[in-house]
Amino acid sequence: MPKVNIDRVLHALADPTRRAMLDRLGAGPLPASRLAAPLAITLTAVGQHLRVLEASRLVRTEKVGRVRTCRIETAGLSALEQWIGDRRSLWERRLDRLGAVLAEDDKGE
Amino acid sequence: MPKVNIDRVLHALADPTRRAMLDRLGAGPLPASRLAAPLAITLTAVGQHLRVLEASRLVRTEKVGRVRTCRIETAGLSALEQWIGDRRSLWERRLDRLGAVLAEDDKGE
DNA sequence: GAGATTGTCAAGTGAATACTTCAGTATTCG
DNA sequence: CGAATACTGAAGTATTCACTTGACAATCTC
Repeated sequence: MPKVNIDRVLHALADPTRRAMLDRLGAGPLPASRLAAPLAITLTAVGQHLRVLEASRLVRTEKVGRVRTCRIETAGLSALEQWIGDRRSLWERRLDRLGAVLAEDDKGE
Repeated sequence: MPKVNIDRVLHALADPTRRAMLDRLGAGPLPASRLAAPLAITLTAVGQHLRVLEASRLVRTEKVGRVRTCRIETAGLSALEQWIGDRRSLWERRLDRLGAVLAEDDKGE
């Protein structure tokens, strides 16, 4: 599987319209046109958003005949989850050490 | 604790310079000037990034005398983690149901 | 107090971004 | 076939965004 670029994922998720599209797809796959319908937006714009979402592996899309069906892909969010996890564990380890030092200080008091 | 806005968090994290600042702070608190030093960027720009990071509760900052000390705050990332978790569980529940339906089809075959 | 350090404010610039419209191209349907 | 549907591409626009410069303010150090 091709690697996921964290920069792309975060940039993709930073836009509220794209997040709305994701949430909509969360209920199940949809053709691009139906994805566009409730958003006050042209189909062209949706197509542009879709390219961004696909590049970040947050959605997968497949064209059959004249209709492009869009569905959630988990790779993007998983990559983000891991990115967060990496940082969180690092920081918490540091805070733990800090806590230990403070406790040691107390003992020495 | 004041609520964290997911839109702000994602927007803040979407910028590579801000992520670099975060990673740098992961090793421990720093004054703004030292945060600016290794980045090819003015102190003014760092100040602007800091406001964004603070608004999204990814860092906390405190000014003592003439130096502003910056440190990681966990609230922002936690909010994001929860946002992801919400979606993930929703989608997976849907995929589970889909799996069940397919299994049922197999049985009926 | 003089001079250096550290940060802040206001205003400006260039690039990126989310849109649009208009003009196509395939595909399905009567 | 011809008309409607579903999308795609190119080009333009308006806003946002990261960043800069330059002037100022507060604090520390000698």
